[in-house]
Amino acid sequence: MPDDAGPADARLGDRRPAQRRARARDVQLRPVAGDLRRRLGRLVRGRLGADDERDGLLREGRDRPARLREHRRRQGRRRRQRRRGGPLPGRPPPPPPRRAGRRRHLRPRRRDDRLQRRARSRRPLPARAGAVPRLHPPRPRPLGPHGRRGQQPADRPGGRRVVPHRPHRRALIARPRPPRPPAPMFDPVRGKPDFPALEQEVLGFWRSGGIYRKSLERRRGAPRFVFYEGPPTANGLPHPGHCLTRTIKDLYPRYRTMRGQLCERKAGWDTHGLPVEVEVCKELGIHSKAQIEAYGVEPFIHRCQESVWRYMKEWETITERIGFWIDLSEAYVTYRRSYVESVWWALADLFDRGLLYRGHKIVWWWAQGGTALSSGEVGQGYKEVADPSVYVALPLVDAAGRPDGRSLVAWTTTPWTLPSNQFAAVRPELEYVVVREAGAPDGAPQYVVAEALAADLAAKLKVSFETLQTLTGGELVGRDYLPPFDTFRPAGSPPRATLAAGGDAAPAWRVVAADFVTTDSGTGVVHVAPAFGEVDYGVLMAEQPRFAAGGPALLNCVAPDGTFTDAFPMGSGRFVKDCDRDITRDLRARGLLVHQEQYVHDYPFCWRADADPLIQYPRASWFIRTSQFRDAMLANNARIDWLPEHIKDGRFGNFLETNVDWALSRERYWGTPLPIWVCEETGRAEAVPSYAALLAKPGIAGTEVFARAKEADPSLADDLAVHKPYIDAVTYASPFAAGRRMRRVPEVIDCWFDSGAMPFAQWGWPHEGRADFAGQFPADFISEAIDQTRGWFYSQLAISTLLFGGDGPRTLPGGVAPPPAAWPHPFRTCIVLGLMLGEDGQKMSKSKRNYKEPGVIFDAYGADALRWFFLAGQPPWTTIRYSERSIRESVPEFLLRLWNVYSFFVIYATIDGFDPAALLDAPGGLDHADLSGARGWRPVAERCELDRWMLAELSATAAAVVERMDAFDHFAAAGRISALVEGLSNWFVRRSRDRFWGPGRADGGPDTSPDKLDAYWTLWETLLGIARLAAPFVPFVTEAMWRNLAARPFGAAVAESVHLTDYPTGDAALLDADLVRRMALVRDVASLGRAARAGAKLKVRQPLSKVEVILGGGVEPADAAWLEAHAELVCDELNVKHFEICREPDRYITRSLLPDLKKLGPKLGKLLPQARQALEKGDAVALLSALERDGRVELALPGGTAVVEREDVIVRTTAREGWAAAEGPRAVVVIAAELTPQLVAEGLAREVIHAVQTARKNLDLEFTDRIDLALASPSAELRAALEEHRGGIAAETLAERLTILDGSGTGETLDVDGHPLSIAVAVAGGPGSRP
RNA sequence: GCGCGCGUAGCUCAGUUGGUUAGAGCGCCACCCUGAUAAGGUGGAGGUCCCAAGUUCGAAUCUUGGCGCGCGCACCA
Repeated sequence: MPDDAGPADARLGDRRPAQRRARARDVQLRPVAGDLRRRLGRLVRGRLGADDERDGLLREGRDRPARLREHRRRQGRRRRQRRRGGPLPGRPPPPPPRRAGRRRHLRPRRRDDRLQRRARSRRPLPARAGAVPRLHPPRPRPLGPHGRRGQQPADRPGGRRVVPHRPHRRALIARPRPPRPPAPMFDPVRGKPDFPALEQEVLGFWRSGGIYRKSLERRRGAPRFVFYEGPPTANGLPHPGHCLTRTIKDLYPRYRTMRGQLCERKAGWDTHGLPVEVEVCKELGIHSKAQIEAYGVEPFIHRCQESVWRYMKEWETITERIGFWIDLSEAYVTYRRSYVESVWWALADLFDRGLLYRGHKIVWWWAQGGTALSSGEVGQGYKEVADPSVYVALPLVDAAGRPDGRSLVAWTTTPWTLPSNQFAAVRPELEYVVVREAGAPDGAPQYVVAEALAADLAAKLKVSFETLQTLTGGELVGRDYLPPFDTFRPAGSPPRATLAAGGDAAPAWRVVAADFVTTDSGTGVVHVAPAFGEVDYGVLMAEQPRFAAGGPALLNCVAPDGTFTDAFPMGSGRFVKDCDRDITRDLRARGLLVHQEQYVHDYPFCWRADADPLIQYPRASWFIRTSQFRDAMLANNARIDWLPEHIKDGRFGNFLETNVDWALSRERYWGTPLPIWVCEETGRAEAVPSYAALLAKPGIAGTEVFARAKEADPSLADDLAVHKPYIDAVTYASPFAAGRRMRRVPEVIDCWFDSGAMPFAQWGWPHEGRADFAGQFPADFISEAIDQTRGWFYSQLAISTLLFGGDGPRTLPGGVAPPPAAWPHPFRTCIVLGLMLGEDGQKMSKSKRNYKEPGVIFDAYGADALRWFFLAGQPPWTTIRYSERSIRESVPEFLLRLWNVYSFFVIYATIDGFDPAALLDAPGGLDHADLSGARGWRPVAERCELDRWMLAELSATAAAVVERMDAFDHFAAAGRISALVEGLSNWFVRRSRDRFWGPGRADGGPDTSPDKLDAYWTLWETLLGIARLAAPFVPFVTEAMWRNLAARPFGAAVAESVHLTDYPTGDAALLDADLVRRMALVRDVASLGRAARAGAKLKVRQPLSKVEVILGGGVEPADAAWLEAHAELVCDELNVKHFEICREPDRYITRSLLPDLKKLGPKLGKLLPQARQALEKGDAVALLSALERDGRVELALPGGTAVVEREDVIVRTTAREGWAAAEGPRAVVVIAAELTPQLVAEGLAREVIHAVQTARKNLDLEFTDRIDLALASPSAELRAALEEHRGGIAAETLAERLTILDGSGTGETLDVDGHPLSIAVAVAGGPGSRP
């Protein structure tokens, strides 16, 4: 996809860390440098040298230092009172035991402090320590007088310090009161967020404020974005997979709503089906249908209906908790009467159009239980068993029915199906042979088998065959044979039947052609018993239409209970599998058994009764002629936007290609009843489209059954009137036979039909809800996991195609207009989610306990964390490994980073009095243009570069995010948002620290610093922009930010919720591709510089004299000039004194020419390797100058002449050996590694400062505590360095007194770059603090 | 067995139409910062791109065949 944010490498998100690009060169330091290096000192950033502004800052007369001094004095006084004899300067540091003891003392004391403050604050302690911004209502919190410790903002309930020292310190500073009252304009934000608690507050706000409803109201009349909720089965607890789908399903509607569309979200529940019945059976402790009927269908159905709602509360909880905005109060429910009637209408329409018919289906049948099993159930019951494997002779007969001495040999592992044999199948194009045991007498049996398998058979028989004849399968087709048993064969001459095409043929025991015959195993001749195999049944279905009359009927001598009927006397009344032995024995006796052995394979057993083998068995079933609509469904599919794309032609397309008629009916109890009534006399049927239509039938009877039940139990749901058993009782007068009744067929339907009818049935259409349906069909967007391919995705597409595609519905009651048939429908875009695996990479399973309950994640990390993990962690269609660790680890990268910036802003804005509401009277939508009316607001063009850059990045990101989100690519969009936050945190805030800390206020008053105010406006605007951009992804934290940053200061003048704002699309006026690219360059250079330092083992604390950069050819001159103008920035980042663009790069680098393979490849072809070598080996400088002069050079190569133009080559610069350098694709950065004694001294001083600061920290000093500092070292060099930088050290460490002693000292000795140093720190002014 | 998808760093995953030095996050190691601090930042190490053959000037990328994993459909006479 095109990216308008500039070249890839200039983009914010593409800042590849230099470690990949940079190859730090080893530096050979000169002897003196090497010597120095060992004793390196470290120093602060170069600009903080002896004469720099930091020193200046501490001089009298400036605003901030003065306040600081005052503050420190007070602090010190208080400390002195509190402390009784700290460690003394010049004295030995306290011995370890005492120190440890003191530390132990310090921490508890802090807790005591907190408790006391809490007590003083007299505010109740909430159950959860939740110092989070309040969300509703925004009430100003009174703040006590300044300087009173107990009234600090830090004393939030919960006891954690919320605002660090600065506010307190500032409160102590003597300065004029700010013009505005001191109430904070923003609620304090704690550094360590408690996301779960925050989310609970947000949820409360959404609930009480009716925010979801308001978000819809706001878009009333706007173009719709239609979303369909694929109904989850409430019959079971929600698990992490549902959290994923609910996250995605929330994301896009939220996004589209912010973008200006109306997206109503109607929830739904799938309530019918076998799982519900199984659940109820479990409760009742029963299994079989017979047991259900014994229990009573009526009470059973009642239990099913109740069972559906058992987990509803959990579902609603998790739906709300994860932030899925959907209307649960008006959810559609598939068992509701209006829903059922919609389904009835669809079925009646199909029936009236001849698309619903009765046939047989071969199912996996549990004979003992008398029920069919779903494929899922079958899959659970496979066991490896040894079955008999028999090779049976089927004697071929001539036209007169006489055996001709040759026999087909067929193989089967289910001998019990042989009595129902109906055909023998061969593959027409296969070679078959007629064989006989070699050397056998003339009368010996002759077998017909596939040539490829003849040897196998011979081996089994332990004989060798001689081939008598070779023929194709095609020549065998049409031949008649004798079935292995006479079960269905009448005595006398073989039966014939008339073919539709003329002539006649045997309706059974005939060789047929079939392409499922393979030579993988067996004999190449397949025994076909249509009653006991789906493929076999297909043969029968193919044969039947060929006959005009008297065609083949289904032969079946097995009863539904799995026993042979009397049609097969040998096994009559016995379970079929128990008869295998007798059947085999009989075959052998009659000379038909060619061979017998054991065959080990997997065979399904009943998962509930694992001793019961399943058998395939034909059951009467109702079908929908979907296969007639195969092409229409494919055409519809072709128009759907599938994500990932391969679903369209892959899994889903393939499934449509091999479409077979939809077996609709189920011989169960809890489902939508099939609305077909059959005449008891004629067997003619009609379909009923609604309950009203049924009641209008002449001679209606039986409705009183439900009425009586309702009378007996008024709480009975009216919806049950259209369910079994009540609906079965309703009969009416047959229009086909006078005096006869119409009775409903007993079946219910596949619950997938329910879900697939959802686009119209959720509205009760066409009986009602016509406007709703007209406005919300088709869906713009749906999303479910890949396991719905043959489920909801198919059921929707099939039903919609059959009803609304092609010629459309014939009859719509009441003149209802059918929806337009233009494809795609019923959904335009479908995101197919990957499967979710548990912690161990295995399928999630409750029994394995390999996943954490969603609630655990919510309580520990929050819903935003889970959402962000799902949305930003990987493309949605990949398999997701759901683990607590991954979720936890995804938090710091984005949520925490964003939170830190947010909290940074609030802390400093509070200190500096930045209050947007005080400066801006008409906030409007708080878009960039709306801010221009604010006092002290400067147009971006007048602000500093960093602000311009930040706002340019914000706009570019917004534009890119919108572009990605409109393409349903939230993964990429999330990446952009994450990169923006990275840039905000690691560049804008970091580079702006001094601006926020600098003198002046940001309250618009007389003390206001314009630059500081700019920084606040920029950061505030950026944070609000990010809150809006990220709102659909992480709706909670963004809401908290909006509430605090916008709604709190502005109150009702702005949107109360971030979800009631418009989504940012980027402000073209703010885009600045040049600046974005250049800032990326400077960050690159800084990064390379650090890599060069690291390569030379020169830490950043060691100041260096110079850094030079050699820019690559791809860098535009204007960019180079810009970079040069930013020398100070680079120096600051890299702690060097000077930065320049190298004037004589050849000192540091070598140039080489690389062919641009992408351009040269197609041009040169086979010459390329030679040209490449010539370019790389040749004199790069000469070649380059020739290229630049002439625009082209001709290379004479062994294979011919290659013309190379300037654009065909890339100049690569490589750092020469011996320099501290790092090279990236756009620049080489060289560090001056030589160290002067001055630099080393500076570095040493900095190192000592660091050591002292560490000591301060170890002593738990307030950072404002002044100290007495004693440093002792036997090293003259170190002492000299310390003396030289005495002022800097004292200033940095807040040392009132600094003593530098010769000798080893008596305390702990540190090693400062090879110099021993002992440090003694004591709080200044304490007892005995004088040395 | 058939179909679909997937095998890239210790882990989880990106990698656009084949192109020069294959990337990210986490983890690890080192460093920096110490006024976002129970935080934060930077750098580094780490890869036979599952294997093999082929196409091509050039393959992580395309083709074929293996091997392994996941899912779906069948379970095979």
